[in-house]
Amino acid sequence: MASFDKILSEKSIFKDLSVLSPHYVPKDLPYRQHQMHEIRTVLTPALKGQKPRNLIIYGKTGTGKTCTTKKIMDEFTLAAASGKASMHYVNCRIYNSRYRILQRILKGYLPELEKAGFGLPFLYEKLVEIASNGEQLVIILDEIDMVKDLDELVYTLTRSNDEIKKGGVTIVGISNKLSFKDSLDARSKSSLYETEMIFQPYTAEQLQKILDQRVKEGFADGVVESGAVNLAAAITSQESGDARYALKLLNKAGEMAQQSGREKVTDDDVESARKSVEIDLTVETINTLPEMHQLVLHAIATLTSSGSRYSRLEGVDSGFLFSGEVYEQYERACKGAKKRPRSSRWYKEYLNDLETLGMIVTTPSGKGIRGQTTLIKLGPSPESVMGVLKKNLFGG
DNA sequence: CCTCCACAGGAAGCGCAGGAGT
DNA sequence: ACTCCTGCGCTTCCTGTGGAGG
Repeated sequence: MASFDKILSEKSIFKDLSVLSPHYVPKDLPYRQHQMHEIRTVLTPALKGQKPRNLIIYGKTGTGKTCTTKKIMDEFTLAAASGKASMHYVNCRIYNSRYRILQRILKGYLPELEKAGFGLPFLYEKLVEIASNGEQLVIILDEIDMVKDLDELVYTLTRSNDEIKKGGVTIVGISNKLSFKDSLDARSKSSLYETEMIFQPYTAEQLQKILDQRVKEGFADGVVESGAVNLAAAITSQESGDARYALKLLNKAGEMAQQSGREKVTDDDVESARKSVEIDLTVETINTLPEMHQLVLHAIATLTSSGSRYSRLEGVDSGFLFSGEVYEQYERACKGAKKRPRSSRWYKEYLNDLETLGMIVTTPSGKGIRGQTTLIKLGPSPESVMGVLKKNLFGG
């Protein structure tokens, strides 16, 4: 175990890695004080035994929605310690139906609910019973757009307020999709949207301040050059404003500097961290891709390296492939992997999925091409994609 | 102008697994 | 524990469409 000793004795660039993790909740959240105040204002009635208005919070990933509400929840729980109010956090990605969400909330009150077998009406009665003791329940539904029967859930929860005399049930919904509002029916929309809040993405300057703070806590003193922080903030704000991405960049840059035995984290490290994070991301998405998607991607990568059958056509960017030829190659790839190819109709859906995941770019064929088809281009380099795919599909 | 090409993408329906309700 | 229902992944069938070609 001499090697561990060696690693342990090395001077570390990091002071506290957990500070760089996406789940870390800092002591104070910069640039979210205003939002915190607003949420507090909305929820204060609950502490006085009155029912607050429902609230919905929007914002892209990494804008601090979850972090902010978690901080509020800490404050709330502290303030409500003696009173009759409680806050319940539910991650709807995991608890994604009316039944599961109710079960999850009531588990805190009735341990026997651990095992299933209770009907929905029973759970509902229990909820009403608890609230009727005069308790104000505030339910935070994180990633609320993941709930399958959201209309029913909203109806059930708001409806319960009619039957409760003293207490109340309040919904705080968190979503990163603006569009999910449209998928609600009019009744649940109006009850859910009593109050609406939007978290804007962080600007470059804000990200810089946030990173500065984390660097101070997470890295050893003075190892991160200010140019590196600036670059990480600039790259991130240009791409998404996602604070988590910025943190990942810095984390990776630190690892790279440490691995090559340097004592400073420079902007060069951030630059190579970005490339590495990008590759990680494509490898990760490919690995989580279902087999058929991978086979389609394999076909695209194969043709990208060998050249399109139509590449000699005039006025066509040679980097693009025809939907039809890709389908034929896909059928061949399936044969190679001893799988039955799916119909071309479904293959088109695969293409859509791959595009939303950013693995390919497609354009409708315009002038210069007979018929109407889709032109396909691979996002990452074919080599980087091929390596993972070969291992996944034909390797073992 | 008509026809053909090379598809796009909606509608209906099918078998299955797993979850809800009893 | 059992049945019924729903959602998912998929196929089949079909109509629509923009430009090339004659």
